[in-house]
Amino acid sequence: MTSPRRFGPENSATRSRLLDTTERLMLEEGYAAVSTRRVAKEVGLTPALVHYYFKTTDDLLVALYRRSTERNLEQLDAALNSERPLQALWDLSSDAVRTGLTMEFRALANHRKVIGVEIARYAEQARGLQAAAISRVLERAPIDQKLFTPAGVTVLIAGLARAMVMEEGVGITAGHEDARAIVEWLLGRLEPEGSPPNRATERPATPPS
Amino acid sequence: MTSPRRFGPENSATRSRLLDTTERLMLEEGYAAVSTRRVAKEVGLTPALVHYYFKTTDDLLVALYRRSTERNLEQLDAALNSERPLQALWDLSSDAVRTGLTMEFRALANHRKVIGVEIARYAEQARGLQAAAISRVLERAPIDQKLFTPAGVTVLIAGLARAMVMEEGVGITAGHEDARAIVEWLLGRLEPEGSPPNRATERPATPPS
DNA sequence: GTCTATACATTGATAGAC
DNA sequence: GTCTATCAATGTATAGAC
Repeated sequence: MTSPRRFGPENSATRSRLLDTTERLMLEEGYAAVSTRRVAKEVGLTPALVHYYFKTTDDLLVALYRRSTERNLEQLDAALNSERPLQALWDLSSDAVRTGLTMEFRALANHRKVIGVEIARYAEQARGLQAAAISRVLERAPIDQKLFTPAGVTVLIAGLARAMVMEEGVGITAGHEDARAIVEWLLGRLEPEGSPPNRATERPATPPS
Repeated sequence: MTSPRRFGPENSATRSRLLDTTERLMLEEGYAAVSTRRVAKEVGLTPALVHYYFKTTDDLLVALYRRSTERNLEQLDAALNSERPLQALWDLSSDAVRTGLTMEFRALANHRKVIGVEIARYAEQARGLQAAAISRVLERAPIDQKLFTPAGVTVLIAGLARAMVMEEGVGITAGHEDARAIVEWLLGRLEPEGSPPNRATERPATPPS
C-alpha cells in the first residue's frame, strides 16, 4: 500500500495547454509525434506533469478527441440550423484544420483501438443531428426522394469534402476546382439560394446540356 | 575509413518478405506499428537484417510505397481500359485493402515528409492515365461537358469511394448504402451499360422526380 | 502544481563476427 | 546472408521531494 498517485483537475489551464499542444503536434507532424516527452518539451514542462493530468497516453489522446468533438458538434449544430444546411455542411467539412484533425484520429484509430470506440460514439451523435436537418431540406427539393436520402446525401457531401481536404494536405489538387464546381452546382439545385418554402412543381435538377 | 556498410540486393526473397510484413503491419495496426525491430520479429529475423536491405526506416517505407503503387498503376490501367472505366474506377477505389494502405500512407505523409514527395509523384502518374480514359467516356455522355470534366469526375468518384472505405474501417456505415445507390445511379447515366458509340441527342441525366 | 530521480521498454542504426 | 553486440535517443510510467 504505497502512496497512491495523484491526478490534476479537469479545469486546469495547464491541462488545456497540454491539449492545445497535442492538437498542434497531431496536425503538424501526425499522431506519431505525440508522446508525453515531446508534448512536455513543447510546452516547457516535464513528462511527469503530463502524467499528472493524464494517467496514460491513451487518456491524453481520448481527452483531446472529446474536446474537439464537442466543438465539432457545436459547429455542426449551427451549420445544420443555418439557412442553407447542405452548403454549411459542405463548408464545414471543407475546413482544413478541423478535417485534418478528424483524419489524424481516424488513422490513429487503426493504431490505438480505444480511439475507434470514441469515433463510433461521436458518429452516432452527429448522425442524429444531421438526419433531421437534412431531411427538411430534401423534402422540398425537386429530386427523387427515394434516391437522395438524407443519410446518403450527408455521406456524399461530408465524405467528399474530407477526401479532398486530405488530398490537398499531401499536395494533390488536380481536378479539385472542377469537383467543387460540380458539388456547388448540385447544392444549388438541392438547396436554392432563396430557399423557397415548397415548390414541388419546379423543374427537376438537370445537368444543363 | 572504417569498413563501409554492406547492403542487400533488390531482388531478394527475404527483402520481399520484409515488405509483405511491413504492409500487413500497416494495415492491421497502423503505420506507427512499423519499426525495424517489430518487422524483424514478425518475420523471425533480426533488426540488423532489416537495415541490411533498407538503409533507414524511411527507405523501408518508401520501398513499400513504390511497390504498392506499381501494382496500383497496373490495376488502374486495366480498369481504365475496361468496358466501363468509371464503374471500374469506382470498384477499384472501393477496395478496402488497397484503399486502407493508401490511407495509411496519406496519414504517414504528415509524419514522414519523404512519403509526401512519393505520393505527389504517384498522383501525377495516375492523373495522366485517368485523364485520357475518362475523357473518352464523358465525351459521349449526355451531360454538360463544361461542368463534368474528366478531372472533376475522377476526384468525385475516387475520393468518395476512399472516404467511405475509410469510414467503414472505423465502423461507420450509416448512409453508405444510400450513397452507393446515388453513385451507381450517376454512373449508369454517365456510362450506360450498353456503352453506345455516340448518342449526343439522348435525354440528359435527370434525377427521376 | 511542478519537479527530480528513476526504472524499464522500445527504437534506429552501426561494426564486425560467422 | 544472417547474426551478436552495442550505442544513444526516445518512450511510458511511477514515487516522492519541494
